[in-house]
Amino acid sequence: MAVTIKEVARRAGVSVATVSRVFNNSGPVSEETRRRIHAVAKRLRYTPNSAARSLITSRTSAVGVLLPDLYGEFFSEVIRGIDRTAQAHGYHLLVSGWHNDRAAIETMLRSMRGRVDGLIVMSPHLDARALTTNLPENLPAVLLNCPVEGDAFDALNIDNFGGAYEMVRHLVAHGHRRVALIKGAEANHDAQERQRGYRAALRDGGAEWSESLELAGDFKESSGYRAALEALALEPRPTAIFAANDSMAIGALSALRESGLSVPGEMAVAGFDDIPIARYVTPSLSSVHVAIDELGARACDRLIEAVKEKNRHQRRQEQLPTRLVLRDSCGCRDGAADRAGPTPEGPASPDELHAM
Amino acid sequence: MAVTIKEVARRAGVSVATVSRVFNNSGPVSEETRRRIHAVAKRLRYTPNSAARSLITSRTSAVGVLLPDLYGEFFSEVIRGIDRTAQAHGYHLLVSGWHNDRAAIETMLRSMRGRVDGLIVMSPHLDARALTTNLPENLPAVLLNCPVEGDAFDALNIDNFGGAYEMVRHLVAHGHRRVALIKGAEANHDAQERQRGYRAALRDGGAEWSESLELAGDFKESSGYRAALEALALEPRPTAIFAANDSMAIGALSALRESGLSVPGEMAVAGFDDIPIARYVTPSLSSVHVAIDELGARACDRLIEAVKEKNRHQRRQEQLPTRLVLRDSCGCRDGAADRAGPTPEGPASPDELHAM
DNA sequence: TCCTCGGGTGAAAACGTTTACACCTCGATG
DNA sequence: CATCGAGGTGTAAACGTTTTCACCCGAGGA
Repeated sequence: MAVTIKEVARRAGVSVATVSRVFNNSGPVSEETRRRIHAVAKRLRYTPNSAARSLITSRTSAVGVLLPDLYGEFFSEVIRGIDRTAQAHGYHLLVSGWHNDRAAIETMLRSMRGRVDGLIVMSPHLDARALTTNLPENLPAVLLNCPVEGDAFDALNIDNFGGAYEMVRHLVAHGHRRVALIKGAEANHDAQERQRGYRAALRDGGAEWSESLELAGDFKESSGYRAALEALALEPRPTAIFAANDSMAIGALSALRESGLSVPGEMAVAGFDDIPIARYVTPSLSSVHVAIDELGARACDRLIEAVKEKNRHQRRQEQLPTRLVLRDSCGCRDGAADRAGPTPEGPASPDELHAM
Repeated sequence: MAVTIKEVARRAGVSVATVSRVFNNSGPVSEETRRRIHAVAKRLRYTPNSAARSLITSRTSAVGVLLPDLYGEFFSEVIRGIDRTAQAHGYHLLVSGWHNDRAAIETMLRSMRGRVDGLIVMSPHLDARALTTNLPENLPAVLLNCPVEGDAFDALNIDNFGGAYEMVRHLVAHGHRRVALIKGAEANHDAQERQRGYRAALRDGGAEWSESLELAGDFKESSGYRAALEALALEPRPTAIFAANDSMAIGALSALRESGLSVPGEMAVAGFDDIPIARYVTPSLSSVHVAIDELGARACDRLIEAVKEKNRHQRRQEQLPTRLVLRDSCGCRDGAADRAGPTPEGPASPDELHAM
């Protein structure tokens, strides 16, 4: 058995109430007793039992994070951002991914009841309705990259539309009249918004559009590879490819290289997300930069605010802006700046070292 | 206030003990009452309060995961593996990264006391001593990629030595007499083991070794870029570069390309980890494959066993084998198989879709 | 002198469970 | 018929906190 507050109280010659007051510094305690209690607690290696604590206070100092999957750099960045601010506020992180269907999400949601003070949820499967019916009554929640209806929830989204629009406008402005799109996963909200931005940019730029220019994809490298081959078979052949994310763009680059096409000479390529590797592929990949960890950090900030303010908290939806990062693959720049090298731009790397 | 067990008991016309028995199916309950209780519980949306539960049972159904950082694909893969098996056993995941120094780790360790049933720890800073003095008495723990002394702890390690040895032996066998090493981060255990493997392979293969062939690196792309430039300046110039991880190898490829060197023609390159992107860079990267998610999964299995068996559990240390993956960058194969394409090999991708 | 006030403290209730123990009722066994 | 065992159930203690309330004591104001 671990040492309890009673034990500390006994040894310090005070009541448990006083010890409790010291540890939460609530209520007045004389400087003398405070010191004595601290000394005893340290000697005994006392740590308050968090279960007992959260039983009585009904707070857990933990936030739950529900993700559709834990695959790839995107998610590790999100979690990183969340963890950073959670830790700064003294909160723990209860992470869960890998729920393939709605039922699994609902189970998970319920099993988190009582374990967390709030929830950050990112899921393409999840609409607001599934949340309202499964959330323990008014548990604060922040939606990440979810299609959101009305203002029933706090929500944070990447400006998918704006980013895609900007990139495609850029391509069109540099003379590309036929720009193919490699679409993201079917039911995915981000994918849909990026497609919307693509179409709007073509229209506003006066470029050609046709159904056949929009190629199927699922956000993975292999689908980008396949789609690029399809693009090459189109008649007339497009002069640029905009992929809905970088992984697919990299798959596409790989296919183009094998087909002997020069990039950007015969085919311009651009992606979305600006993953770290983007600047190290050949040719370096133009992309739409998204501060993913920032997304996580803000979501967490928002959640903690909601937890602390509870009733006063005003729900709102917000969009995270994106930024165009032009490198070699779109052929629109001289290639002087932003070369891979000793001082890469992008989110600063942590000092901590790791093996990959 | 949420609905409690008392409420359920009252409405079902039984005592709380019976309800408890139903929910834990411990003890005998007639089929009739069982059904009635389930019905009432469902109608009331009752979920047991986990704080109260773990207060009395002193179990939490959660495992803690302490990582040096949450950066990059390596960690997302580890967590993925852990999460998969944790979920299969009904455990939650309390994740924490971003502790830069030993003091932070210790704080974090202590603050997890009472919140988790066991700990998975991966940290270059952490030696066994720091654990023993800060862990709540005999909380089960599994060490991941940590230097481990004696058999005081369960530990899981990648076969860094073996993987590096195999790759470098391969290079040497194909005629490379001068093979440069881009080292990993200074104090990192994986880095040291890979270096050891490199040296042993050179020695056993009868190839040349000198201090100057070992170039500084820190596992990040940018350091690989820098180190490759240094390698080019060596006299005589090496004909192959072995990087301690793929990120640095990719940085090196980028530097070589800019310097106008052909890979693998004038310089062979190989990495370690086999991250997904490795097969999509130009030229595709030969690497040492590590089933990272498997590493996480096994660690979690091991931990849960330790939690459940408690006293009977036998501590042991284990090494996860690696596998050579030869692609274009080392120039040792004809290039027919393992081309980037519609059916990439490597760990199967999940069905779940994501935006990056 | 009496009252008030506030800093410092303790006793005890409450939080929502699990579980040891006791009880009852049957049917079977002696 | 007495005894036993077992299935089914309830009572109440325990888990380790926080927090309300009350108490004590000394200083200051009337």
